[in-house]
Amino acid sequence: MRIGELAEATGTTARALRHYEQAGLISSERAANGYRVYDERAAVRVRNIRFLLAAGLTLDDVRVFLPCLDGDVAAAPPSATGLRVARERLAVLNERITAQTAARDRLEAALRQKDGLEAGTGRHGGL
Amino acid sequence: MRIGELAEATGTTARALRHYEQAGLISSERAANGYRVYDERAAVRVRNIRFLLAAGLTLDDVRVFLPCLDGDVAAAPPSATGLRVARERLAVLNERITAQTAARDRLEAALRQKDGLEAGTGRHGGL
DNA sequence: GTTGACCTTGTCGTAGGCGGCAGGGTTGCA
DNA sequence: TGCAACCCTGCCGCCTACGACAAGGTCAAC
Repeated sequence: MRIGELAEATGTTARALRHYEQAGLISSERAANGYRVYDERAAVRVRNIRFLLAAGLTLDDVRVFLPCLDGDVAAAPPSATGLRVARERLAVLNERITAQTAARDRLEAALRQKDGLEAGTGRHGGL
Repeated sequence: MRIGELAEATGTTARALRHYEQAGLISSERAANGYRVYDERAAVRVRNIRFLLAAGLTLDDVRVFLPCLDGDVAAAPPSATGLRVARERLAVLNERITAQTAARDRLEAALRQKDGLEAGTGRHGGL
């Protein structure tokens, strides 16, 4: 299959697939005319990549999962390195969520105060 | 006061203050030698800006709060536009938090599965 | 006078995952 | 034969809030 077909089959774009290839995550044969040619395993690979990206990993992170990106990844357990990277990324995600939730709460509290007391009391509270 | 003093007084950096000025959020007089000179209100302004940024607003967002950045912002209620922008930003923050939490949960679930059953069952589950 | 701490403007870099364009070749079909 | 649809490489843009320079001027103290 060609890049457009693979893109459609995996719910992504040709541009993204070239990007993954440039990042060393997928590879392709070339037809005589220079077009990229993929086999069926490519679709599985790409879907696994998309899953990891959607789970909050970066392309760099995904790279350490390369050995187990073919076939059902659940069948071939990721390396110790893969697990470590995933856990680290999990920690980063939790950190981000915590920070953004704190920001959200601050903003919400400020808005709530505005909603509640229209007549200023002189007390601090932000916004 | 000069930029370095203002930076220290507000817990930020001279670079950031120049950035705020370039973004049209603060202004300054100039001394004969070209140095920026600020009055006391500047510190309040900057602190208010920092508060809004920490609450998840962007510099563009903060701009609509300009009319009420002087003095205790809680005393002068923000404009209707300001409130609208703040609410929109709140929605964006909530959206982001939701998405990242979902990603976090996916990753966590995948890791938990790996931890639980070392012998592959062949069932799907990611990673 | 010279060192060192401060200030100025201007510009590039960052992180991330592509989007979009330019400028070109290839293929299939009417 | 001519068009539309696909493909190629290469490179800039995006978005955010600055950090980190470079190359220079200014001022107070020693």
